[in-house]
Amino acid sequence: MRKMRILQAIIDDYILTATPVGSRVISLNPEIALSSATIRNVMSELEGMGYLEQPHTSAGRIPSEKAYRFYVNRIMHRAMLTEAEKQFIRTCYSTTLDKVDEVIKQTAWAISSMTRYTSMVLAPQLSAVKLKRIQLVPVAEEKALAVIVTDAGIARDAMIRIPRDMDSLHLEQVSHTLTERLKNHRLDEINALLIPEMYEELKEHRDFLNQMLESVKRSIDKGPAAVELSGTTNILNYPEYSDMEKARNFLAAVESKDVLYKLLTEATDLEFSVRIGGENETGNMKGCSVVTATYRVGEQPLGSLGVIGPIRMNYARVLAILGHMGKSLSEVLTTMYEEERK
Amino acid sequence: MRKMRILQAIIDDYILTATPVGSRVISLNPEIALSSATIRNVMSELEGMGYLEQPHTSAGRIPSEKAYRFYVNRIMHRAMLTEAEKQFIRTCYSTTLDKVDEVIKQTAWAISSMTRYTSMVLAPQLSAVKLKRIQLVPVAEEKALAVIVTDAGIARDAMIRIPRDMDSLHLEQVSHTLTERLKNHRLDEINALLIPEMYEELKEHRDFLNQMLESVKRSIDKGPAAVELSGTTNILNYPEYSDMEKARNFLAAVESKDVLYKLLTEATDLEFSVRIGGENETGNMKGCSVVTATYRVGEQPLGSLGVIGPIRMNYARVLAILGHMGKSLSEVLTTMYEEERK
DNA sequence: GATTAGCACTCTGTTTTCATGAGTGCTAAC
DNA sequence: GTTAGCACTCATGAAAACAGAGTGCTAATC
Repeated sequence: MRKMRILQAIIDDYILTATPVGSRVISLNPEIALSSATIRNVMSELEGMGYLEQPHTSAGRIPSEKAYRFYVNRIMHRAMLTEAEKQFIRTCYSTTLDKVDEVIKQTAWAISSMTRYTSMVLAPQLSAVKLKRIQLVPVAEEKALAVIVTDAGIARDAMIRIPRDMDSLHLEQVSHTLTERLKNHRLDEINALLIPEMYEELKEHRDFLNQMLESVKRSIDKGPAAVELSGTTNILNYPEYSDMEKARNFLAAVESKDVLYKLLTEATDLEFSVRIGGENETGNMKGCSVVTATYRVGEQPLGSLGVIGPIRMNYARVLAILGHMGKSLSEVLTTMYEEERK
Repeated sequence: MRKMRILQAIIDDYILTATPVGSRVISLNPEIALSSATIRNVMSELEGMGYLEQPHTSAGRIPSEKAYRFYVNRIMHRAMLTEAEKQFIRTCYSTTLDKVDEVIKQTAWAISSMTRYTSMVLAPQLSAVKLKRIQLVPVAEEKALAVIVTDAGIARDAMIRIPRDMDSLHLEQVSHTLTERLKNHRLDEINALLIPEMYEELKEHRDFLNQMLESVKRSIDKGPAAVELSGTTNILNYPEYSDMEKARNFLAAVESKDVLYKLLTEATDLEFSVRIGGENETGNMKGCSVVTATYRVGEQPLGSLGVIGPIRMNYARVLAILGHMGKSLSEVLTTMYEEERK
């Protein structure tokens, strides 16, 4: 259908140039091959249908948010990455990264440098992960190491203080009890389970049970601190943010990790999520678009990664990149955690 | 001396308003009580001496970098913090922060929100710290925990893989050998010491020695990754950066942690360092001023904290804040590390 | 001799005016 | 259904006019 192809041409051009596109440029497009007058008629119709807007009478047209939505849902075909880009991603993960945090950081960096937008990555959210085993190992006189093993590998190892009179046999026994009781429960249920049931039974150890709980809690709900951000200033390269006021607003919004955390956790049910301009309910993001994808560790979706950019974002390309990065990240993390699980 | 008082008044005003200051405003200052004409004469002299500059003939004067240098060295008197500000700092550290990284982050945040400039904090640099003890603790079938205890507390605990046939007695013995050999050496010497001497003696364990070395290495030279940054976008509130081009340059420079790392490590010999505009040799920082201070853990100076801002920075206030924060941070870290050392 | 009032002069930032040109909508011809 | 042609609109940029802040200098004053 012709209208659609013209709309696509307009969007493509606007994504590229950020200036209102007139009938002229479209008529020059060899794919279309119609005179500018015809284009003008079609444009007029498209405007009537709400897909185009005119900043003022004698300017070209710009796509409305509705147009982008239509574009994303119906017109756009998934872009492919070039071989060079795939190579780039591979080399990103080839340097030895031994901590999860580092992998996350690297991922954020890679996304922002490939897309030239602002990127964010949420570290694995362990609340839904199930506990497999708890082990307490004596280290020094009054110290022990609590190793908490989960479905997905080691969630956390923490140094805790123990009473002087507790020997390794005793520790072993406590480990056993805890494991039996908590096995196969989600980490975020542990708190609720422990308090009523076990405090009685193990009450003489209350002190370090508390320490352990504390430690588990911290490892599962790091909350907004689990968001890694990169390429914040990329946004300044886009003319829609050449206005200082807008730029500052954006940067301020992005500086608060709470907002980013919300953005990343809001849409984890789907593989991909695209929120265009006003579709964003969170934060001051009505002027931007947010695209996110989820990644997995093993089978479970444990986190997400995304991009914030101007509404005239190159959605096709961004989706391709996020898809690929998400897959790579899943692989890297899965093997990392498996490594630990041994 | 009158000239000096006038210079001070000019600087004070310029720091506040960022606009060239004319003879008028100074003459209205009750501390000075001279007519604008007189001020003009003095200003003319100060300009001749290189302390003032005129953007163009009919504008007021602005202080030169030489003037700021003079101001910092000779005129400025150390500001005092208000009771509210001290209180603020105290509450910053009152929420339980259990990891060093978190303390550093919190510190950076506090500095930037108090000064309204961009702040940076260098995490403790452990290369100069001396090793006290190495202990290997068996955890699982093929895993052990390496605890590396130093002068200043625990530097690092790392999970390493061990051969299946290594029992706890054997581990104990290796721990002992390592400790004896490496005790009281700086962490950054360990590499050099281990390789020639011990590889022979302990060659059957080469595999996990390597892992341990790797781990130690990573904990001491995190390098630029050890820099925590905060309040990057504060700079946008200052009119000298209302020019998009400059703002972008600044943000780009600050985004590379290498530059910040250099800035923070360049001047760790002194308690405080103030580098004004062109005095900065590093990065693209000739348009800014950088003020840093050092902090200690126990007795040793292990890191530094600082602020980047416009040249017309409120040096007195910044120095007061950095001084106070540095002291508080030293205390917090010292007790944290002591806690661990037990 | 230091200070000050007065005044002409300089230079910037702002507002006004005007011309240019890109782009449109409409009509009439193809 | 498509296109050429034309009158109309409006943003953008340059040039011109203006107001105001600040200076340097001179001459009067303390």
